[in-house]
Amino acid sequence: MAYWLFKSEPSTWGWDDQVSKGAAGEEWDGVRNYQARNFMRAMKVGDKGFFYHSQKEKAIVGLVEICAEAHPDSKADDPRWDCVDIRALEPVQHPVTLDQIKAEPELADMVLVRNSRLSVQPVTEAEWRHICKMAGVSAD
DNA sequence: GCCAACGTTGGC
DNA sequence: GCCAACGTTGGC
Repeated sequence: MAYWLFKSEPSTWGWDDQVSKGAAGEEWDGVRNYQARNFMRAMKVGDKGFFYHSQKEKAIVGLVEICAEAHPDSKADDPRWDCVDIRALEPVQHPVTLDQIKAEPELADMVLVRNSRLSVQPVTEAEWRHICKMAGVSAD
């Protein structure tokens, strides 16, 4: 299984919006960046991800799961843009802030730290487990 | 609100 | 195919 991180501005699409879509999930639409799109194309149903709030909050707030593999973004007028569907699994016990992540030597190489602008990112299993521990949620 | 980093676009 | 100009993102 692979692990990922999805970043969103809560004012546009936040954790509560994601939760409101329930088990059916929702398209992660609006990505117009090749790197991010290519990561989504590599995702499999059942892969898990962190849901990160950018801007003011800057924290991982929940766990999500891929529930549909890459397909054309229904909101794009250009066929080159694909997206996956994700659904909320559970909120984290303790949000893990960007500051906390930066303070962990084991997490210094995270894409979130190295390239903060990329909105869809891969997460290694070691990073996943480390952050789950900090967040007070099961990594499995 | 500013600015650095980065990606994309379009003229040559 | 290069590169300058521009737009966007997100941390500060």
